[in-house]
Amino acid sequence: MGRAPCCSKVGLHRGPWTPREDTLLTKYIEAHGEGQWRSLPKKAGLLRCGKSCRLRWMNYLRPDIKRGNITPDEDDLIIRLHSLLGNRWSLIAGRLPGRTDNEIKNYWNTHLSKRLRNEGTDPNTHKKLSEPIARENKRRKNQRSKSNNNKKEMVMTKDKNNKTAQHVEPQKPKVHLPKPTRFTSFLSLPRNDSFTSSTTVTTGSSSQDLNGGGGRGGGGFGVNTWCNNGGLVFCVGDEDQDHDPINSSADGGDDHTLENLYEEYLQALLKIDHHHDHQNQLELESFAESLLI
DNA sequence: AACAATGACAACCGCCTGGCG
DNA sequence: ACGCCAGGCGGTTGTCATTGT
Repeated sequence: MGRAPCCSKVGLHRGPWTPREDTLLTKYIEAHGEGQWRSLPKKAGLLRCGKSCRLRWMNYLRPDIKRGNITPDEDDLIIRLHSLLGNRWSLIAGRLPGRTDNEIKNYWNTHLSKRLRNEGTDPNTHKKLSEPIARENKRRKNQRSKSNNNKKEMVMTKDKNNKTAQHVEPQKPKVHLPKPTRFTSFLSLPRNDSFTSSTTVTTGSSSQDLNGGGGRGGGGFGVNTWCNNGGLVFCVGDEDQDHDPINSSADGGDDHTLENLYEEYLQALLKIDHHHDHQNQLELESFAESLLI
């Protein structure tokens, strides 16, 4: 609709990547590093759009990518983070090392949103669905469960090119600090359906501004701000594990911290649901925002 | 065995933001 | 202040595999 494509598609290869293309891209990036995506295809001898190259590298070829086998713990974490952040896939991915936003987005759309619906929870709002809807979902689940039983038995990773499946040992995920990611205060983001607010709070600068750039997979934060909004206390953005609101805890590295934070969030949410109290609304916004930095 | 329906996920698309001249 | 460009993001589509009839 009126907008020119990011690059001329004439003569460019599209669709699934071939092993040869993967090799060319990997070799080029190993030799010259990431970046300059627009000119990269030409230099690397690829008949691909730069965007396509970037996507392929970011989502599949990077050496630190962990494919498939999303563990139940990761499931749980994704659901919780989604309830806090909405469809901010890159932020959610930032908490799951080796996972990409695309993978998590796909996993959410194909598995988790359905699962939540089947459990009677609205995947967008994370609130309980009304009974009839929940029942209807249950009914649908029963209809399909027979067909799905065999499918979900084995956790597999699939390589598009050789189509082989392999077992991967489940790993207990460690919750990491978010990778520095550009963002706009989601409180004013029009895209986020699951997390809306009538107020606009700006962060002033992105995480990249704070740490001097670096993009995905690197860099640190330059600020360590504590917010106290009358009851909820949040630590805002610091690479130091001691101040990581997800990882850190009073006794150091207790996994229950996330649960505590989540509980706090839910309580704030409930307060708002019941009273529409402005102060609580601000608390909730501050809390969610603290997770973004 | 053939076909349809569905699931899974890789890839694409358009929009947005920040940096820079 | 403005426009252009590169990079990044989230939504959507396309394609292939699997399952059901």
